[in-house]
Amino acid sequence: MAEAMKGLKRTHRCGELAIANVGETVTVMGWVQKQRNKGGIIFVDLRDRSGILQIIFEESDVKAEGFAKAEKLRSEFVVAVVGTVEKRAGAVNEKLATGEIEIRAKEVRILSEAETPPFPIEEDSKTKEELRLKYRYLDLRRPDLQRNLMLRSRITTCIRAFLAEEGFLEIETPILGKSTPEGARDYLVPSRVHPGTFYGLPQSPQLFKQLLMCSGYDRYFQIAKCFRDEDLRADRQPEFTQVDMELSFVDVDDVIEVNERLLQKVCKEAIGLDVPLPIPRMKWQEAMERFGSDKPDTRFGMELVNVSDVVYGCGFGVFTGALENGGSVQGINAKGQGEMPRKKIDALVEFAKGFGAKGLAYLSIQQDGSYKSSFAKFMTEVQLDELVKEMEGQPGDLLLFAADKNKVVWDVLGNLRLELAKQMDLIDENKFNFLWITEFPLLEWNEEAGRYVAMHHPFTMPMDEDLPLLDTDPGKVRAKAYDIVLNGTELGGGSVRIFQNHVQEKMFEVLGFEMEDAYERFGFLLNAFKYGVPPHAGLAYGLDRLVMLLVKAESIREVIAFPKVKDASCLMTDAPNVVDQVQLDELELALNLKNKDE
RNA sequence: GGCCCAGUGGCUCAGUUGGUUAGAGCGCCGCCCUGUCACGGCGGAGGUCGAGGGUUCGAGUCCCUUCUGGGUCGCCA
Repeated sequence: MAEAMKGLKRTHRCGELAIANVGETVTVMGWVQKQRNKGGIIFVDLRDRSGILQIIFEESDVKAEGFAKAEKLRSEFVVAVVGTVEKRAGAVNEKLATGEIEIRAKEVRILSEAETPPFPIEEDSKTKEELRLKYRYLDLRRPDLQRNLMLRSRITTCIRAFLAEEGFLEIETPILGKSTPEGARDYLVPSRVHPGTFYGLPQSPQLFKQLLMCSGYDRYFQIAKCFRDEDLRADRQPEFTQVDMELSFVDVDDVIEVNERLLQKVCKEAIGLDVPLPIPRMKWQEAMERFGSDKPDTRFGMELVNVSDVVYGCGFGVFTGALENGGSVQGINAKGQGEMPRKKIDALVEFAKGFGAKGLAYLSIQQDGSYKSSFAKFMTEVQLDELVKEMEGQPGDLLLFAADKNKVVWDVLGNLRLELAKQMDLIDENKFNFLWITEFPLLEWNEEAGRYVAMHHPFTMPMDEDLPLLDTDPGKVRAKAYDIVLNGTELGGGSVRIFQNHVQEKMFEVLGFEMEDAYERFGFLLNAFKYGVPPHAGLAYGLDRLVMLLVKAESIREVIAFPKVKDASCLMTDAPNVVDQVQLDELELALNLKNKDE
């Protein structure tokens, strides 16, 4: 039978007690982790979010009634214990933070009984995620998840304190907004008052924060929920949290400067990590050429080498063909992998094909200096020697080459580099390499659409010196855009925004927007610019990813209290779900389901 | 939408070339135990192998379909 808490007040959390409290009478409350009944003496490990504390029950202290209750205790019962803190008479438990002490119970109340949970509430759970998510409220009792969420809270608290100190205002923007179909799919919310119309949930507060700049709030931030109706990944959820900010009267360096100090403070406070400033910067072009990625993991080398010049005119059609089509031939050197069996190399070739490569050429350098290669017969001895020299190949190395359009070569080798680093165990997990990537291309050619699309978003400012290129060679225009990368993961990104309507209109023109259409969608922003707009810039972080990297979690789900699974449903609540016909009628919506039996 | 991996008692797993009553550890239940902390001792309950269909004398084991979860490509301005 559950008892009332009446008359009791918790004095400490379990983990807050220490040897200094010996002699005090305390009241602790929490969940029974474990009961060990030795007959005339009962030990109970009591757990709350601060840790575990041992309670000792003896009939001489808690009386027959209390001892009888202690005998009844099972895992996950919720109890209140009044007792005195004692130095342990028995052995100290080195594994427990509170291992030197215990509470000698004088009074115990069973506040709630519990059924046996469907899986053990323990650290490093081996239970299938499916089950853990179905019973997420139990999963969240586990110390690792509790630590993650407590750290997440500490991080947001730290961010708020820092930004407030720096003069930022926390302002909320609407969740119910206008659908902007460019880019990711929006979640739609039907309007009851305006049947047939829909709100779109925000993919980011982008336009609103720019309007706040127009309105003079000059430094804004928000810890904002954002939504994207796209497929999930280990680091992607349909709803996620951005730390979003925007600043007026600034340029690239100003945004980077304040954010470096923010990151430094968060890392120090969250995990005691010292981030030396300034954080290194790398231009997009350099990142692509050296690492094949706009979010390079710089914890290891194995950089790309462009060997186009070396193989120019050689007899290997795959190489020369790529060069004739305006592409390149590039390689990476997997040091010491020269002995890799053919089967494993074939697996790498398959891996490469997954990223659009038609194949992968390889050359392994034997210990005696001879070559084993998929393309040796097409090239002369001298050409091969030159290629190996260019790649700084030593006996025992494995050289891998991709030949295609630059974009494909970068993608293939960039990903191959990461895969090999994993296989070769090259990554030092204790390193935290922050890196700014700057000078992104403004536009990207989209084959399907047959037009340029914005790489970042259509409000990104071109670099001043590239402005004239908008008319002549839009693909070459660089943007005042920047990403912050940590260990090969994009943590956040932002840009200086266009604040002059003539530039914005030029941008829309290049993107192939009809001006009418642009005003239809973004008129409120363009109109706002007519009434006096400060130069402004901003940045947004993926908070979930930041926390995930700082706690070294494998998945974003480990730092989100109630995450969704791969198909964007919630195993605990069964959302999304069908609704009553009454609700549909009210919205004047009719379903038109295809391939459904119901 | 494509590809890959997994699905056996409450949990984690084992299950040989398809062959008699499907195993283990932990957990759970009962009894015992005054210093345990991966407590210990004795006893016990509990699964038809994700679902459906097929091959076979016989299927957890082979085939097909399907469901669930994970990873990944596409997608994510």
